Amino acid sequence: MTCYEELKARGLIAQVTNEDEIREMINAGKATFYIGYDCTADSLTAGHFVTLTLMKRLQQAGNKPIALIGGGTTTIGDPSGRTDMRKMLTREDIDHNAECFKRQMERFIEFGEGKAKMLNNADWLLNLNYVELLREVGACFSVNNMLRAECYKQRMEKGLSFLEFNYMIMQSYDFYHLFQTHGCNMQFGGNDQWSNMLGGTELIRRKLGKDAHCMTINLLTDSQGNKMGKTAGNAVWLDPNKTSPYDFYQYWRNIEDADVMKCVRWLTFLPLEQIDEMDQWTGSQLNQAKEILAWELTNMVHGTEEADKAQNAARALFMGGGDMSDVPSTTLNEGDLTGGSIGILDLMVQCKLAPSKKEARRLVEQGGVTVNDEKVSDPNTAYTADQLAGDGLMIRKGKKVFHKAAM
RNA sequence: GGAGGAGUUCCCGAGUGGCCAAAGGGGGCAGACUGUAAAUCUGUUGCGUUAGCUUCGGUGGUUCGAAUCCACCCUCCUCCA
Repeated sequence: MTCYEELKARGLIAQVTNEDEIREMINAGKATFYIGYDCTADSLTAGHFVTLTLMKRLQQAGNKPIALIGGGTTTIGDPSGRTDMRKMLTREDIDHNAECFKRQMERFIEFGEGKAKMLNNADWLLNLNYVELLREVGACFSVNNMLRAECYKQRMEKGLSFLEFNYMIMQSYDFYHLFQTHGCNMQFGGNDQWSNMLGGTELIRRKLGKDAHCMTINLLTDSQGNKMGKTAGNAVWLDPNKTSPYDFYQYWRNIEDADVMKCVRWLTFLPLEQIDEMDQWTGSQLNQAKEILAWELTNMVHGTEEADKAQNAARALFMGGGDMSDVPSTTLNEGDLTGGSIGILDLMVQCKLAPSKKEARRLVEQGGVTVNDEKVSDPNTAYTADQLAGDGLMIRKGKKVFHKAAM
């Protein structure tokens, strides 16, 4: 199966500028493509995952990826999919974030001579001269057309600053710049980027009279239509310090039935035949599919060792027995104890199982806390240093949040 | 530049002097049921063991008492230029 057919079979492709040409180009490994990443945080998230896998798939087919870090565009902020203006980040924040992205991507895609490149648009955008830019590319954009773009339409109600309005121009300029300097003939991105991306092809056509292409991929949404990769409004990060490999694994392990196979198809590199077979699974059998999904993704992001650990911990906790050594844990020290012991409420806050003592109290009172398999109902329960020694205590919050506390 | 309007807790949104830590909904968390799923039902949802403390864009003020009244400031929206 060719690369393009595979992308299609996995259901990844949303829109393309010219299907025939794109198919031919990427199947022949002749595309030099870029995907842009806004660096608004210091880690990539599960939401970026689809584009990372896409880059990998295309690279495997011989195409040359350019991962573009939006050091320059991030100073502006993309209004797409936003109803409010993004917080303005400082130059230092952005540089730091770009650095973090780079490290994470390097685990994923092969960079180097003749392989993938990583560029930062700060390198050309920040030195632009306003008047020159206006003369050079400003004439190529029709404000009338821009305002018709979906991403701006939504903002007409709430207000759109001139700063954000220019985002499309910057992104288009990126494509134009990369086309000329790196022979980049294609851009990929999330479907919400479609209008921004078309701006680039339009600019290249007008300025250079040449064709460039873009293709968007579907956004990863769950069966309710919500963007995936978030828990309680918090992103699922790829940085192990922000989202532990165990939590990352659990995120995918706990996915809804309706979404498992879609995720397997989109995100893993399992052969399509195997996926088609898994598609037949129903009911509780889907739990197996969830395990596979969780392991595969954790493996890709954090490596086999961490994936195995997470899986072992999960199995030990939820299926009984097994090795508890990989369960998430917190190590306390003398200073955490008061008078030789620590109360359950403080303990839970220490282990980050509750954001405040009040919340911890509530959990205990509602019967949501279990320590060493015994339900804790008294918020005054305290544990001594002896009890914390050795294997320590196994605290369970709710049904599926486990945490070990030891000294 | 002018005239109006708005800013409330995670989000939406009610609240126009004390009964307000603030209705209602969403979301979250927990309990029951299950398959570490969904749906459903129940409880809970600022911090603190209690006393109490901090919160309604910001800063001051009026008052025994302010989310609510006054002054100034900031931000956003709508209409006019």
